[in-house]
Amino acid sequence: MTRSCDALHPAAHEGAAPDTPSREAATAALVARIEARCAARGVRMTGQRRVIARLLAEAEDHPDVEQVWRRCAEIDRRISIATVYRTVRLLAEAGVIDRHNFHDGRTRYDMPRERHDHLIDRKTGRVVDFTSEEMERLQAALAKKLGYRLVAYRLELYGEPLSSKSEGRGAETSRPSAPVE
Amino acid sequence: MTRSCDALHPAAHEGAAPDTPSREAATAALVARIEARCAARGVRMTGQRRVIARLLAEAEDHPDVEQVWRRCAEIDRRISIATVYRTVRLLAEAGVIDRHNFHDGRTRYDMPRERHDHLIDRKTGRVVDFTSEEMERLQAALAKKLGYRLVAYRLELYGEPLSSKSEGRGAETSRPSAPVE
DNA sequence: ATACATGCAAATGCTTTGCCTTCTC
DNA sequence: GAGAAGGCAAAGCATTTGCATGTAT
Repeated sequence: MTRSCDALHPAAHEGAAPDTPSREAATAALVARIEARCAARGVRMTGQRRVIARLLAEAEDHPDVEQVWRRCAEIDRRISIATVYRTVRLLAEAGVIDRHNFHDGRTRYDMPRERHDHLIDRKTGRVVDFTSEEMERLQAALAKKLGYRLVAYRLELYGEPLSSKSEGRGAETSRPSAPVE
Repeated sequence: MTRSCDALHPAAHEGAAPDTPSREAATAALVARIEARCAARGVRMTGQRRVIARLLAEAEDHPDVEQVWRRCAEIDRRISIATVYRTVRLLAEAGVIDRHNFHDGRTRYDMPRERHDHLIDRKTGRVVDFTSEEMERLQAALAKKLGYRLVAYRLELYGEPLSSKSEGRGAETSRPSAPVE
């Protein structure tokens, strides 16, 4: 069975996010959305799934399964990594979280609050989030020029630090979204 | 240590492609380029590497390692799959071939004749190749703004036909699809 | 000659699964 | 109480690697 459910960014902003709600409110909304979708699909909401969902909703980075598992352990030691794998896949297939492959050998996940693109540091593996209206405009323009209406896209930039930036060994992954331009 | 060495799309254009040579000539040029780079890096050119390089240069698709290996076997049965893995990685690190991850569980490679991006028709699955200097400029600029030098990137646009009509003419290069499998 | 390359098979590392227990609905 | 979900450990897969042997330079 094909299992691709990779994160394709919807091309246009959705009505969502009327204003900038508090962080907790946003998180709560995400969690609520998950529970709603699970309910809609007849998927049972268990303790472990709640923990995992909340963790993902609160995460600022793009954790891989092991990282999610470790964070889970801090809350409930009884959650096995197999469950994390199963749940994370479940959520990705439900379209609640995005699945990424940044070519570092593991699959990363994140529950995006707002659309953003990624720049991956080739040296450290760190992921920097960014948004660019110009990029969105250009993509739409290119698609139009080719006779299409842009529906979705995938964009990843891979770079090397310009200066000898921090050699952040070990832990990787990002920081909150930075509006560029 | 991270082991990413993915080619994806190299960020910058190189001198390459003066005119549109015959297919064999193009293939020969690619092979020559490989040999040149290997020589430049002090990498020995062996029989198995020649076979693998030629196969990749002739390939129209994005074969995974096993496919490359099978094709090799038709020419020289003695090539082991371990060698294919090693060679393919070597070439990717040398920037001679591109490495792709389509989330289907295996890594695919191809030796692009010219850099180009893809727009995928959501309706028909048709792939339209295109290039955009403005896009390249913008990507580089964004990376720079974030403190990075753009090394590679991945871009895919997904769209729906604007009208029922194909309307092939556009300012950008629009060409028949490439195998995406 | 002498590094480097290859074969083969064992070893990795991430992810999935079988099976039996536990818990939600 | 029935069937989904979880825990554990074994199984799978693609990919890498140790080592002895072959080979390009």
